[in-house]
Amino acid sequence: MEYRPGEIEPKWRQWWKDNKTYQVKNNTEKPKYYILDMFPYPSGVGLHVGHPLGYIASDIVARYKRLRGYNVLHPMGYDSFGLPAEQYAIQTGIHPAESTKINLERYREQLDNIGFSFDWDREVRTSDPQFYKWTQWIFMQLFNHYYDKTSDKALPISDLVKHFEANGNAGIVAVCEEETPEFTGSEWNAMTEKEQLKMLLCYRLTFPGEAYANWCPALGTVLSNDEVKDGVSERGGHPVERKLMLQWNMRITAYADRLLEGLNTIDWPDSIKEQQRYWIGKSVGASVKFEVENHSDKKIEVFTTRVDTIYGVTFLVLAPEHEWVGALTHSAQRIEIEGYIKWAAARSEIDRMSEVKKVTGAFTGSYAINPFNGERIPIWIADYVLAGYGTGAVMAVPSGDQRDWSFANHFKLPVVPILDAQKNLEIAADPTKEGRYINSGIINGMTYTEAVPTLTAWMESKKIGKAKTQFKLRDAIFSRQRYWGEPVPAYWNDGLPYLIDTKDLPLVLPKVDKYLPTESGEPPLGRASNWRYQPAGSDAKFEYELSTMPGWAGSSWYFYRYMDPHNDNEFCGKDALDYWQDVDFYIGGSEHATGHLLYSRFWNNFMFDLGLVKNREFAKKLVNQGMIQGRSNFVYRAKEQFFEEYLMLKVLEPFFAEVGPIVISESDSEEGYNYDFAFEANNLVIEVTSRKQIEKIERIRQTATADGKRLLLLTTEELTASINDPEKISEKVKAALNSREPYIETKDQPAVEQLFVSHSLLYKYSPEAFTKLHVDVNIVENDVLNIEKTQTNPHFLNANFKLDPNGQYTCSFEVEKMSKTKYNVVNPDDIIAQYGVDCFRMFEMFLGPITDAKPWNTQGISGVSGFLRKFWGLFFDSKGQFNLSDEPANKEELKILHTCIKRVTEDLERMSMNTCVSHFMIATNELRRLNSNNKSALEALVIMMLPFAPHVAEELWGMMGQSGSVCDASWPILDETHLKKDSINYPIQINGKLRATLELPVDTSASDAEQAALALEQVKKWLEGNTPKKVVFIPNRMINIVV
RNA sequence: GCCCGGGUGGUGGAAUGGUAGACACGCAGGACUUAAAAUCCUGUGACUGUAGAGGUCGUACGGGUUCGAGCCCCGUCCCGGGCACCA
Repeated sequence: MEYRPGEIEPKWRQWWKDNKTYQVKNNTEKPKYYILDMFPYPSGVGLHVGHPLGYIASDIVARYKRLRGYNVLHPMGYDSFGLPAEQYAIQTGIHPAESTKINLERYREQLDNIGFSFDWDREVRTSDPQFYKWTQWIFMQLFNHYYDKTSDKALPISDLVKHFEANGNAGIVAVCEEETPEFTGSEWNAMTEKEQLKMLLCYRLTFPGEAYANWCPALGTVLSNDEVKDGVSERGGHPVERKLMLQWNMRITAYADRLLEGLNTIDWPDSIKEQQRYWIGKSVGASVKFEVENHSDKKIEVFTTRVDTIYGVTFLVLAPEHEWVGALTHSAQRIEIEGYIKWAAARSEIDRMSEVKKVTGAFTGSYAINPFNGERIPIWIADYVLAGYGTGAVMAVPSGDQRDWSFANHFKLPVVPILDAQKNLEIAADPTKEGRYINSGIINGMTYTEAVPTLTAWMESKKIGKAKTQFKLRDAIFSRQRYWGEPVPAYWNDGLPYLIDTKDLPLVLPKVDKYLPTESGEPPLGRASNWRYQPAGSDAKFEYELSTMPGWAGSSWYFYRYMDPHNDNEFCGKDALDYWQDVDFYIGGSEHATGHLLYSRFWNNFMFDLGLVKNREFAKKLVNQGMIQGRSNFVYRAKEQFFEEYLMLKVLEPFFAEVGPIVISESDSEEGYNYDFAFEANNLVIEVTSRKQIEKIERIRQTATADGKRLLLLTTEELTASINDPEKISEKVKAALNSREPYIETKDQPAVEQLFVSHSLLYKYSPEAFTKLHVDVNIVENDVLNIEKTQTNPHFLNANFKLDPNGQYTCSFEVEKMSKTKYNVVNPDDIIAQYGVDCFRMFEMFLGPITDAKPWNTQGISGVSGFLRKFWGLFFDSKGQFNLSDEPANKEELKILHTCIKRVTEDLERMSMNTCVSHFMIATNELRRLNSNNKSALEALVIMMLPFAPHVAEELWGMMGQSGSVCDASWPILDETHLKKDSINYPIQINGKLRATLELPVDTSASDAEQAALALEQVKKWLEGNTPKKVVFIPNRMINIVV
């Protein structure tokens, strides 16, 4: 019987569904194992081959652990709130819940096709009110708690109030706003209720506050740092600016130390831990206060990690945004300072990044006094000092810090050496801590380790400074001016926020007429009618908070919901939590290093403080699966033959007829000559990444328009605007078509050398041009373009043509991230249809180590496909009849089997799936060679194959007469005795180089082995009659003779 | 610039400090076939060679430790990912 995956695979999926094979119970005597995938955001494009990589790996581990006797929790769900659905809603008016549901069903269908062992009864969706009810509930807990530094945990606000009533805020060490004033118990009691509530906001773990935010005017929302890339929004590429706004914040900084320490307790990749450590950015140092001449009310506080350099301070630098800049500016300097501030504010993030080396700044005219030596030092402003870090002011030590040195050098400020070991200060700063201090008052002659405590003690006694630890980590902004997110369960009364009653959870997203900000600039929820809260026992209604929660809210705790997904009374029941505890193994992409993976740890720590969860860390072990990259194929051509025009026209041709206007946007990033293609609305958008392209485009345009066709060029800004307002674009198109004078931007630039056009795109839209192209292709070296294959599926082409000296067409490829706009996305459905799911699963694993990034390449899939057929063939005789021998397995069979058991087991434990596949191949090839059809051996192999190829395993299991699912079988037990060899083939090395091999019985003694080795002809030849200096003998391994 | 990974045949990749290149793809030759596909067998790091013997070289490059290094240490180059003036 032939192996027909197309028949057996759907059959078993249905069987699993009917028999609830993957249903997981919370109450069992078995040990638990919780293996979790990062849940996907269900985007409109569906799964590509990169998605399942991690899911397949986790599914293999889940199935393996189950065979090992664990009760395995392996759930899946959806991170279903998010910006793309909202953008789609803005464009189409379709409710995000609707489009999300459609996407989600597509995902589910694709996931089902891959044969995962998910318990779908436990599915969660963050946008489901029954889920976000608990996201809101956790938010309320954060609001109702503060962070107590003494016990180092979160405590109820009510405890804090009691303390305030008795003692004010003296004697309480809590994490709070920097400017929180001190007050006594009676002062507290004398405050109005409103004043008290306002004061409490300084302590709550989530609170509304003014903060600089990444405001994106085009999207009408605030973005998190990870959503901003190079000064533009990650999605859409819209400009982003820094803006002071009233936002909900999460006091994640309270947990900075614990988040840092916790990293030492978890088995996560070092790169992730490093990124988190850097992000938290703990630096230990001191803060020092500098008095300002003629401003007795102002003391400039600076933070430094090198307090030992205090005598080398020759000026202070404030951030241009520092609040005292205005007051400290002398009238003579006012024009210059104001000019500088204006200039600095106008600098975009990109400017700042690209001009790091440029020294800029301005002198305020004021002077500060160095508290250690009383010296008068000028106060400058410069934008290398960041307003958001530390105090927004630094003490500049040009001899020890390169930035300070450059600044001093540029503005001719003095450089004072402070250590005798400092060298070449006329060329650069020397940050050394070696040597002994000079010019340094009380620490003269001391070393670094002596100086620091001396200085700290001195300044603490004089109350001019103190030891301080500073974190880079900022409080996390939690508000989004968007529709498609969790509503914040709070309302406003007289400028103060109040929580709604727990009984009123979930606070369900209201309907709105449009998913855009209101006319007055309020978030979309401002459009909802009667979006007001009536507290119990109140006649009045109050306006709800209008912002929604960010994407990371739901994902910060979802792993607990899987444990008890249908619980209406708790986010997760106590019994379920007691049993499942935490995630044993978490698999997902490393791109979440400082986002999801940090916020989740923060929430988890908080929930741990409240006794809501069992462990400080939510995931014991984390593995990052590598990205599967796409392969984009390109066609090149030398410039002088005007190939580009030909190609472009061929590509564009169909569109002139079909879609009307063609939009070409221009962005002047770096070099590179890509035309990127994408569809926006109904237009073909060609993004030109170099100004040099404009001329080319213009020539094409002229050719095109001569034929009565139209082409329109737009700048990036216009394109951006068009996405938000489709009306605008059509106006522009109309105008351009009427005038027949499209907007063109040109520059005197040399013509491009070559041009890349996506290969597959060309095929897709102009098969004719594609065919033409390959007729005279000159094929070089081994990689041959298989035109047959290519024509059936342009994605699978394997072209690697070298540039031909005769100017022939040449092809090449680049490996890049899979993305829709690059036309290099490979959908798993096609492969599954051709080879079957089991083959797809095994092939993805066979591609290489799970953690490596690798380009998707179907070369080699035939090897896995062939292996599965061979494996299947082991169960059938030459007549095609299912035929197994019931004899006990012989020695050779046992050796093959147990070698396989040993290797696969070991490799599974270390997540080396690719080598597991090759072990199966070896076992299969060897059994075939023996013509073995031993039932007991094959039964064990079927069990081991289950995690990798579940359908074929179930089918063969059934054919072997077993009832029930092979999922409930037990992993074969390794018996090392079958691996024992009688003899060892020793490598004989001379001076570490292999010269011969020698077969010797196992456990041959050192002297016998030595004797036998020295007797070999090959060895004698190398010895040339000399006695060896030394013989190294490693039992059962090797012999090395040193001559 | 800083921090983390990595660099092995034509390709994807194997290799607790112990016979480098497992397994697979590709390629070449052969069997079967009217033919093709499929399948099976053999070969396949480079150079050299008396050619199924033997030898030399070989894991980015230069050093080192070791009886022995792809693996450990020092330096250099290149590629991938992350961060952005953090005082």
